[in-house]
Amino acid sequence: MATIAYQINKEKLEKAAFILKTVAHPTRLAIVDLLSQNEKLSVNDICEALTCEQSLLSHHLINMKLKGILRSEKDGLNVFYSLKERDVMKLIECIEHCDCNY
Amino acid sequence: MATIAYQINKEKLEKAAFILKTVAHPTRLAIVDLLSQNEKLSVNDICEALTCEQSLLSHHLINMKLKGILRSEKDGLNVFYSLKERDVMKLIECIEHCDCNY
DNA sequence: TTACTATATGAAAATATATTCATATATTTA
DNA sequence: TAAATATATGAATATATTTTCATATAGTAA
Repeated sequence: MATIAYQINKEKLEKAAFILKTVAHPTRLAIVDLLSQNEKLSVNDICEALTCEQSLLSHHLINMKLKGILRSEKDGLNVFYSLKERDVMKLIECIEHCDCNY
Repeated sequence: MATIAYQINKEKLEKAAFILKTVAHPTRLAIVDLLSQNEKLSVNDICEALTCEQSLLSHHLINMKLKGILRSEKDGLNVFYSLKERDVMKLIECIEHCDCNY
């Protein structure tokens, strides 16, 4: 049996898995979704929209920012988050058209 | 402050996160990638192509099959896996065009 | 039937991720 | 300056995922 050439490079795959992982969580996916419909939102806006505990949400947001998916800007007491990487939305679209078991 | 309407339904998001999670792993992503280039491959083919331990690979494959991403068919001693859900490949494309930090 | 090969299984251990909670920081307003 | 509000931080805990290892199963060939 011929050896299968393994083409895509490891680095790329790891990057991809990394980004996918960041987004592969219902709350974080919901955040992406919300921000795809709203230019920017404060932590509190998101908190209310998703009924997610403040501190937990903060952890998620900071994590996503760290990973390059969101950006944030401070305005007075509020911090507004927005999608830095709008392409991430496409993931949701892909998935929606997908017809897996689940 | 107006409440943000939260549109996409929870169920859909959970499904999406679920599928993303399945694929959000370098080895599993590599499997999808391999199978997008080869109609079907035996466990052993994949094992060699990815230099992944047999039992670990088996766990991954069965997991992906369970989640509706792969299918398998037995032929003698071999089990051949193939992509059941070809749309999953699009995820990789999305990610490749994405320009995040990582 | 024995030996061999390919794959699967299951439990244990290792590792990673998510959640909670108490508290800190920064900004605004009274 | 004191109180109130919005957000962040960090450590502890809970939970989930991945990996390993030893072994089982099933098919093939001698």
